Amino acid sequence: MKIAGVKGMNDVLPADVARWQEMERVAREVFALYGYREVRTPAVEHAQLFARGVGEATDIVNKEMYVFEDKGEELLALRPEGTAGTVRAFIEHGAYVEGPQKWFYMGPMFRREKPQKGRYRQFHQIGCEAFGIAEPFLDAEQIALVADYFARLGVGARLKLNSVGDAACRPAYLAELKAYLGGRKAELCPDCIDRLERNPLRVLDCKVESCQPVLNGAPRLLERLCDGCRTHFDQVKVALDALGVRYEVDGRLVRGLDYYVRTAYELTSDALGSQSAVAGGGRYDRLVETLGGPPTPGIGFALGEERLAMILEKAGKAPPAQGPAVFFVSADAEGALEALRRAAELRRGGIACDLDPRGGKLKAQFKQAERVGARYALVLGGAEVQSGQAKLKDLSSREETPVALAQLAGFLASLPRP
RNA sequence: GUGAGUAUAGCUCAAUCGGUAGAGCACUGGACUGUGGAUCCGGGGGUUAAGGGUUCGAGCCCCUUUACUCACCCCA
Repeated sequence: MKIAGVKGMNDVLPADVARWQEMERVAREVFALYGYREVRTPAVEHAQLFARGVGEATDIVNKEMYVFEDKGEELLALRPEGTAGTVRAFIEHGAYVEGPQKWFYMGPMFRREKPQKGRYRQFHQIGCEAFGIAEPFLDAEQIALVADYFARLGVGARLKLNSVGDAACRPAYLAELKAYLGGRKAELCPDCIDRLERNPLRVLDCKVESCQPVLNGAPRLLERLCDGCRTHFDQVKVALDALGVRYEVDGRLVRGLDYYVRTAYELTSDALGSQSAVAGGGRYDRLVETLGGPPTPGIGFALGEERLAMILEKAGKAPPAQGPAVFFVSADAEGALEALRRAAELRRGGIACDLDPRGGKLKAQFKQAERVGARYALVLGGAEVQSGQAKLKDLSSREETPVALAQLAGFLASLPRP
């Protein structure tokens, strides 16, 4: 019986892996420029960590999380997001005693949702977390980092910015919002009536046409921020302007997780279909404390690698080619043995090369050379072995260059990679 | 969890009214015995998702199941 992969968990085949390596390599490069260092935490944590950190009432925790009993001893969970585990590690290892820290991670996350375009049960996130700095310039710097990253990859995305307030101003606003929406319940769609109780901020995000008149008249959080949040938000914008980062303020932008305060931001692309967010983040000044650490402000974001890969593909960005430099073509038994020796020599010298151990017709070997993406082909037979001379064929231009076998490694090393 | 759609070769898809399952790509052989991509000719590939029903006859119609896709909820 044939066993298929698990629903919502996908293979990335070799042909597509180059794109993933590119995304991750550029991330490491750009993040290093901003002083972020990589942290690697387990994919499995105590379920309690997410219940407390992400929020008991969120969909992510109460209906989408993979939870299991480990041999009846403890309740564990596959991580549904990266921040909670990173904060746990930050606290557990006492990293806060060394002052502000900027960390990043990348890896698989798990949510048991119904899969659709850009949404999978195992998906991959790259995320940054900065701890210990409450100042708004940090927010702007991190947003600039994301913008830089996208620019380096050559993809366009819209940056939306908002402030979701904090404990000083959000409760009063929520009460006002609920009162307003409650009074006009009759004009709202069924989903919104449901959201009114569970997550009133989400109502503002509703796309249903009939809800729009109500939403347009709703009280705006941005106009009711406390002084602290107001100043913080203004300073983030000042800093972003100074950094030349383009953004649009979207008063309806909401974060789904409980821990966010003040700055919230999101990058979206219309290349994605319904799940348009490719990255989302915000400030979480109380989270470290909530998880048992000392009061430590923080801000972070996560981006979805599957979604980013979709944007890159749709934009027609070709992943970098990664074939061997040389493919040895053997014309006879003597040449085949020589090819084996020369390939070993090149590989010792750090030059990627390949050959077809089956030998066979030259035509088939040349096709193989092309298929694996080799830059050059080199035919070896008794004649070449005798003379010590061979012809290096450029597979794209079809030009042949005479080269002494003894000088092959040096010759290839001196060529610039295209 | 809810709703809709789809399922035919490795991939993308045809198949008229219910009447012998096909093409392109890919793979492979030859034209071309030491030089790949073009062209031409040939070859292998199928339980038409699975199971049941109607019918002389089902890829096509009906039922059940499964899988996938998209959307809602929610989210990266």
